[in-house]
This record gives sequence, C-alpha cells and structure tokens, in this order.
Amino acid sequence: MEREIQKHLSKVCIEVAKENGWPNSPEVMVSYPKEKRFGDYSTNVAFLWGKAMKLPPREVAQKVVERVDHPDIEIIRVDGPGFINLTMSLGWWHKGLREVLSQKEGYGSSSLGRGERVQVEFVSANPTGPLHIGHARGAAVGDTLSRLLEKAGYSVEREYYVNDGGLQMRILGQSLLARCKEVMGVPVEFPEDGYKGGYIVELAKKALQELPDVMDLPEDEAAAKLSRWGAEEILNGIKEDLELFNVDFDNWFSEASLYESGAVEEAVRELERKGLIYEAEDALWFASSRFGDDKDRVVRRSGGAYTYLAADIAYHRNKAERGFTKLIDVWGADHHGYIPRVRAALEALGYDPEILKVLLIQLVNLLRQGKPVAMTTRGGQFVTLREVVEEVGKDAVRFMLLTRKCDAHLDFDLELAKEQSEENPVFYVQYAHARICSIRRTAEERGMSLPEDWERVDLSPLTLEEEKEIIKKLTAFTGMIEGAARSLEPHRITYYLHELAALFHGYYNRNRVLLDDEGLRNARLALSEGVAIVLREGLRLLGVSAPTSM
RNA sequence: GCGCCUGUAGCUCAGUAGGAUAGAGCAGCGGACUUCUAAUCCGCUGGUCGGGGGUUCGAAUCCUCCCAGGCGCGCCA
Repeated sequence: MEREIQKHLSKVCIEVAKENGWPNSPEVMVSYPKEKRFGDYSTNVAFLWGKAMKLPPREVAQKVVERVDHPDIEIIRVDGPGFINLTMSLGWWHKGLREVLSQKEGYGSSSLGRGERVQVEFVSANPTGPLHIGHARGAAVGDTLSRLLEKAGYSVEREYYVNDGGLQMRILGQSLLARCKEVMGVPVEFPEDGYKGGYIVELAKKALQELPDVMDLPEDEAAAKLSRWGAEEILNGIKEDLELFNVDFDNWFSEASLYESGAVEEAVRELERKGLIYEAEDALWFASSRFGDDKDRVVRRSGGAYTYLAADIAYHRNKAERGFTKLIDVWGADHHGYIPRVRAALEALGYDPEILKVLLIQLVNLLRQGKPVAMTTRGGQFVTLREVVEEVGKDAVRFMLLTRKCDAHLDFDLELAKEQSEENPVFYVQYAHARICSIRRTAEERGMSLPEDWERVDLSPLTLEEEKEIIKKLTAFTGMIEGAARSLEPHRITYYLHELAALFHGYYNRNRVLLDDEGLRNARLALSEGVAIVLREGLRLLGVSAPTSM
C-alpha cells in the first residue's frame, strides 16, 4: 500500500522538477509517523531535495503538495519544518484489507529480489558431535532468513557445508577407536585432544555391533573406518535434530568432495597462475594481504596438507561458479577474522567480493539458573539442541532465538525459558491466532452463517479508529518483509508480529465481533480473518506453528 | 598492541535508510471475566540513549577521541 503512495509521490516529484527546472528529487521514502495527528503516511523528501537545491524545505514541500492528486488522499499538508503528511480515506484502508483477504498466504510477498539466485549457507557444524544450543541460533536465523528472502522474491538455496575432511575426522576416528577398546575391556589411554562426550561411548557400542570385524583391522584402518562410519551416524543425527527444529536444507555439501574432485588443488593452482601464491618456510602462501587482509595466509602446510582455508577458497569458488549472485554465510562471531580472507580469495579469483555477505551470529551464553554452562564439544560438556527443544518446545526456542538481532549477545537461561514458557512472547502471538479461530468456531456453534467469500464482504462498517490502525499494520507487512530481507534482519518479524497481536488483543477486549448486526459482524470477522492470515504467514516464516486453539 | 561486535528504563531488548514528544516485554503498584478463550486488556511508576567533541534545519542512529564488556588475531577447524 505505501508503495502505491510512494510511486504517486515520485511521479509528482518528477512533474514538479520539470515544471520548475529542478534536478530530479532523491528517492521518495514513505514512513509511518509516530503520532496520529500527523496522519497516516509521511515523507521527508522535501528536506533531502531542498538540501540538494539549497531551497527551504517548506517551500519545496508546498510545491509537491499542490501537485498531488490521488482519490484516496483525504488530507495532505506540510507540517513542521517541511514534512509532507497524508491522511487516507476509509476506503483506502478497506481496499488494503481486501488485498490481504484475496491474496491470503501470498500476502506480503514481494518482487524485491526479482528471482535473483541467493545461497544461504548455515549451521555447517562439524559431524563430530550433536548440535548444541549454540548451533540452534544459527539454524533459526539461517532458516528464517531463507524463508524471508523467498518471501521477498529471491530464489533461495539452503546449504549445509559438511566438514568431513581433515584433522577433525581423524580425531573422531581415534576417539571412537579408544572407546571401542574400552568397551571391549582393553586398557587404553584416551587421546588427549579426543572428543570426550558420552555420545562417543554410545556410538562406539553401536559401532561394535554394526561393524563387528572393525577391531580386527590394523589400527589405522580401523580408525579411518570408524571415522567415516561415525561421521555419517552423527550427520544423520544432526539431520534428525534439524528436522525436529523445523529446518530444511536443499543441499549438503561435502568438504571431502572438494579434495576428492581436485577442486582444492585446482583453486590453489589458479591463484598460482595469477601469481598470488608463493613458497616460504616450506609452505605455500596466498598473498591475501594484497586484497585487504592483514597478512598472507598459508594454504598448504609444510607437511603437504592443505589448510582449512584452502578448502574454503575452493568452496567459495565453487559457490560463485554455480551462478549465485549473492552468497550469505551464517557464521559464529568467533569466525569473523575469516571474512577478509575469503573475500580476498573471491576477489583474487575474479569475482566481486561484495557478493559474499557474512552474517555473524554472536554466541549464545547458555545459563542454568543464572550460572553459565561451560560448553565445548571436545570436553563433551554441553546441552544439545534436542534437549532444549524437548524441554522448552520448538516454537518457544525458535521465537526466542529470533527476537534479537544476530550481532547482539544472547543469554539463554534454561530454567528461565522453562519457567517463562507461559510468559514467552511466542504464546502471546499464537494466542491471538487461536483467539481468532475460536471466534469463528463460536460463530458456527451459534448457527451464524460465515461469509462464503471473505473478499466480497462489505467492509464499510469498519469505521473505528482502532480498526483502521489494525488494517494499517496489516498493510505494513509487505514493507516490513522487504526491509527485513534487505537488511538481513529476521528478528524484525518477531517484533512486527508482537505489535500486530497487541493491536488485536486490545481491540478484542474493547469490542465484540459476534454481534446481531450481520453486516458489522461479517466486516469484523473479515478483519479478524485478515489478522489471522498475516499472523499465520509471519509465524510460518519464523518456523513457528499457528495453533487454532490453546 | 591491532581488528570486529556490543553499551538505550531495575532486568531482557526494539528503535524500521538522519526525522517530529526515545518504545515494548518482564519486574512493581492499582483496576477489568453472568457476554466471542483473563496465556488477554486498561491505567500508573520508571531514561544524563556509556562519556566528551564534531557534522546540520534535526543525531540513539553518521564522524572522531575516550571508557567498559565480549570475541578474534596459528603451517587449528
């Protein structure tokens, strides 16, 4: 809706520019004034334009206002130092609600992305242990961001990068081997840097059953076999956990495949051809500092093995080759030092480094009764994602993890989350939806006939100020989606939904929907239906359910 | 030492592309169910936006310098 106003004003500005011989105006932005007395929409274009031309903003605003001619604009005037404020007709808002009712769950979709191909890579936890609560945040953010971008018109592919190559796999194999021996009663010294979690013991027991002759192999082979088998087992567990958490991936990309296909070697060779690789101290270095990195980085160790970075270079090269125009990596904030390296590599390989957007997720501080819980995968002391979801519930966990911007630290207190589970904002939003469904059920119970076609309900009985406010909020949904998609800020959805739910709860407490007056009743039912549609769609983006009763 | 992130009400956090008198939730106090779900609503209380300077019609937002906290600066991943 505000889009239409924005277009109209832009058109007017072009006319005004032509008429007065002015340069074209800056982009017109329509916003919602905080105070009602200023009207429904507002723009500050006169300030920006006036500044560019060194003319008083009020004068510029006046010229624009005189030219505006739109049937749904009831009042337009210049306020304060030069704001242009608009008040819309009732019919305009009724039209807005009708749009929601006719587009249903498609409402809020936008063509902002124009089908641009975007890849979102997230979670990407090593297959050396189950997902813990720290991974949950990245999972929730990455998944909702993907849904959000799709809603905003991008063509999105979700990918999980499986770190199944290199050192960690060896450690996994050795850890499993040691536990297998223990289970068999063979005294053994557990590897110092091995994974100490209890899940390794469980896995070892299972391995002895499923791979009965593994212990007959020479140690190296046994460890390698256990490593491969274990990684697959763990990865399957991860997939189950993610499913439980309502997170889907289109693609599972194996790091090992980059070595097997020679992609890593090839990427390094290409850098070499460009003269960006040199040898020093028996190692191969990538001259990343020529592209803004602090210093050069080793890509092949003196022992001959490639570094993790080398694989990452090959991986990002592969992504770019697949034709994505935007690559979004969701990383833990402790990896931030990696950004300049990967960007440097992309640039060195001839790609625009700006196609890579990295979303840094600050770590979750897991607390239990106010006390921090130490969490290390190797130490084996952690609370798994599965445990938290089982304790607190998928909906509440997802919602809570999405109510903060990603670059802010997040305290997640298990006891508090459980205790507060009835005070959790997620229930507030879900309750609004359940309430609307309940109104409908009651109407049916009372034998009131529901409108067959919501689109055709006469909305003119909706004349209350608060009804208009609700519709205004509904019509702001699309703009919110676009803003959140543009800035990669999925948390905006949770705040929007909370505000919409609050408007509806207030309205519900002050007004009755199921009245004898059929016209008014149906109009209010239609309004409720509109709210339900947007709540449902917003919750879907969050991966949270919209219950019909609570 | 260098780099990234954070600092807003007692607590946890928003603040939508620099806009108009800075907002929610929780906590606290007081009210609202014979009427569509009280997991709700209504009212009150609560602020040197970490601090100083700067940019301009206008700054929580941009620049700069400090202060505090987190993270990172490996031939680990």
